[in-house]
Amino acid sequence: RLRKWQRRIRVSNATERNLAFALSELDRMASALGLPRNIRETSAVVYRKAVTKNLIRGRSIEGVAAAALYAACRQNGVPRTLDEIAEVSRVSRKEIGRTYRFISRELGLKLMPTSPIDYVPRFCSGLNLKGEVQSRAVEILRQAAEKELTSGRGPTGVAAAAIYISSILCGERRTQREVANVAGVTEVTIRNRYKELAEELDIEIIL
Amino acid sequence: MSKAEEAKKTITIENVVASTAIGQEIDLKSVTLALEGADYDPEQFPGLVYRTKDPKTAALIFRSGKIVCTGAKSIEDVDRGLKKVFKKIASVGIKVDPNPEITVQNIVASADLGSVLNLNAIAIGLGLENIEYEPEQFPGLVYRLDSPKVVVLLFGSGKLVVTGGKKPKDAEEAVERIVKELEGLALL
DNA sequence: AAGTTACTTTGAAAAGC
DNA sequence: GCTTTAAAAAGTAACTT
Repeated sequence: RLRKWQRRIRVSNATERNLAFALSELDRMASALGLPRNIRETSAVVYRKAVTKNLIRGRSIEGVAAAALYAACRQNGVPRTLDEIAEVSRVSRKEIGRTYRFISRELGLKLMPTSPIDYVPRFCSGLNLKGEVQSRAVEILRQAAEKELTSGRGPTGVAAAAIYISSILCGERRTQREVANVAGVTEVTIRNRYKELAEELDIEIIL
Repeated sequence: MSKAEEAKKTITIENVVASTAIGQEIDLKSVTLALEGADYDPEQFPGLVYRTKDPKTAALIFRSGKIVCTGAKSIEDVDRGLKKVFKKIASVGIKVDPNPEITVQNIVASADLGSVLNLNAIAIGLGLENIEYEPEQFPGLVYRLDSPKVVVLLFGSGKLVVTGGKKPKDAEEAVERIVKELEGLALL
């Protein structure tokens, strides 16, 4: 009987220790990414739910924590790419993506794929572009969505292309290289996407 | 002609995976030395890889005598390819079951729905809890069907991949169901 | 800038770690 | 879970020319 109690206490301790570790891990990653408190809280909620549903079994605490943070960013409309999460995590991008898909399904998060529009504010500020450039980029992306120019394309690449075009239209031109670096895509991708957008949306670009 | 039938006509079997057994243990070391073009690295993988050129297939031969055949474009090619593998093994002095049972384990097929798709709308239409669509990670939308029990990958181009089926008819039924569901949602 | 190669996803079997 | 095989879809990436 005494052993039973000791075992329970031991399990409880282990559970709490793991939770404490996970929460500190979430905080560490969130700090490294400069994420606000509400996202840390959201990620903690997602992580606790995962624990409650025993989704940690067979998975690393860090993997689930990284996936929870990735999910939290998306839930709050301020997505980080898997690459960005992976940079501050000890887990690979591949495992974070896999774990995210798993907990997303198990917890019924039902998140729509990330919209390119959600990346505009962050990418624009990274390029020191003003609000006018942002709203113009958003408008381009709205039209792009209507004309089916986003199906299957990476959200960051489409957002980068829209910002590239917008920066030129607003007379605050940024090079493809600058936009590519901020968005984390290659110049080739920006080129492919912006040509497609310009063509289909009848936007004249004078370089 | 209905869109479902049009789409069915575009179905192409791209790969067939099948398993069988010769009913005899095999010394992979000696078979490797006797067969030209045989790849065997037990440290990396327990199976010996043997490729046939016509039909183009790859056979994984195991110590237990079990064999996996992949790469065939049809069930007939699986049989033809395995016949050649059996002859090769027999030519090395190993007894081969004259009537090995061959089981198709998976069929991968591609098809074309004929028009572009709005994957975002399809994701909502089919229900976010029933699909997986993460364009950041992969351009295709993943849709799992219960009957036939297959997985369908839908692309923005209207092309699709059906995998997980055990017979050609599984792919046909899957395409028919997809077309009808999308038509029902007015997304095709 | 064009070309090539390669990696992402899905499914299944084999024997063994 | 991983390892190996094959093949398609379309996007993205990393090299070479």
